[in-house]
Amino acid sequence: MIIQIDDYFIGMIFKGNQLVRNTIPLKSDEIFKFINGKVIDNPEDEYLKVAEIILKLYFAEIDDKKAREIINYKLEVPAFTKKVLDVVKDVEFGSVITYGDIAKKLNTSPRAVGMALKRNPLPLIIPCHRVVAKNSLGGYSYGLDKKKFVLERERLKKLSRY
DNA sequence: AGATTGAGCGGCA
DNA sequence: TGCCGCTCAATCT
Repeated sequence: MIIQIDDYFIGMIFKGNQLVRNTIPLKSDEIFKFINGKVIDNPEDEYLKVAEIILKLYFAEIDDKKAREIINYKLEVPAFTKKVLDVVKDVEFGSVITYGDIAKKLNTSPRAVGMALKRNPLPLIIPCHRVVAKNSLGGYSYGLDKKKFVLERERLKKLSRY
């Protein structure tokens, strides 16, 4: 399903009441490149609430750890991918880790880590945008501009806490 | 079952 | 700086 909030569209797939996949908030001309479904006019509160949290994550208005406590989600991925994403969950709001760091920790290669992140079904909720390359931003399925946007907002938010 | 493909990295000139 | 070789899970063919 796709839910619209203001001029952002958030794609979500639920199995029962559990979120198994989502997109980051996108404008109308972008969303259908990533998910096919129809925009729900009057979404049930349960679904709307999840979409609102994803929107807040995008604008760095909520901590992802808090979001994971609230959202009823299920991570359906292969074993290796799960190991990578479990490491990513521990990356603090406002900081970053490199592909190489994760690879070293799991005794694998940075390329393999990138592959796993590329298929993160729960972007923002599992903060794969905080994984960068050693000497650059690395990549991001939804476009590097989006990754840059979220990271910059998280960085500023963290600074303003002092 | 084998080949190809990356959201990477380190070394060497 | 720029290129080359290594890497390895996932995705083709």
